[in-house]
Amino acid sequence: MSTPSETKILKQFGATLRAERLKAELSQEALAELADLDRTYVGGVERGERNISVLNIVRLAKALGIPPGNLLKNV
Amino acid sequence: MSTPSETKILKQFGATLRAERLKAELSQEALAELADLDRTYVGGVERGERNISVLNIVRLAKALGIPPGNLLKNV
DNA sequence: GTGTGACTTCTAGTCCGTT
DNA sequence: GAACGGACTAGAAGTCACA
Repeated sequence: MSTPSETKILKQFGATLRAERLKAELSQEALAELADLDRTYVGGVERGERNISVLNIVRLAKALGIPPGNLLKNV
Repeated sequence: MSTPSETKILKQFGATLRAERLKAELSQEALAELADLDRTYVGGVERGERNISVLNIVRLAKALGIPPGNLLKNV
């Protein structure tokens, strides 16, 4: 949760999430609301500062209309 | 983390993990060691009792030699 | 070799705000 | 709109003894 390799994984996940969110033309705020999560939390995840859990990965994926596995594409 | 639909997701994830572990012909114990996790923790995830985080998903996937996204295939 | 309950520590996740 | 901070609560992480 703080080793360099873990940081890399979280950053990569966050980058993928951000890319998908932008592709869907949503603001962090809008995505957060769709996924029923806090806006500051979504921001933290995109910045690679949070170790998100499966249930929330699925929530975000559903809100984005993509398969959850896609968010792990580049990790 | 306790609604029926969430339970379903966790159980499905656990089932996929178990299937991949068996395909790799590993015991929970062996997989746990490869992933540097506790044996009882892995068991709990397979039974759908734990809402695992990304980092641990990646650890398990690496230990299994599969892309992390595969574990979310059926959720 | 696996399931289960119980437990502690640490962080996920929320809510308030400011830059 | 997004980054960032503080303070807080729910829950994940991690381990153990026993069946």
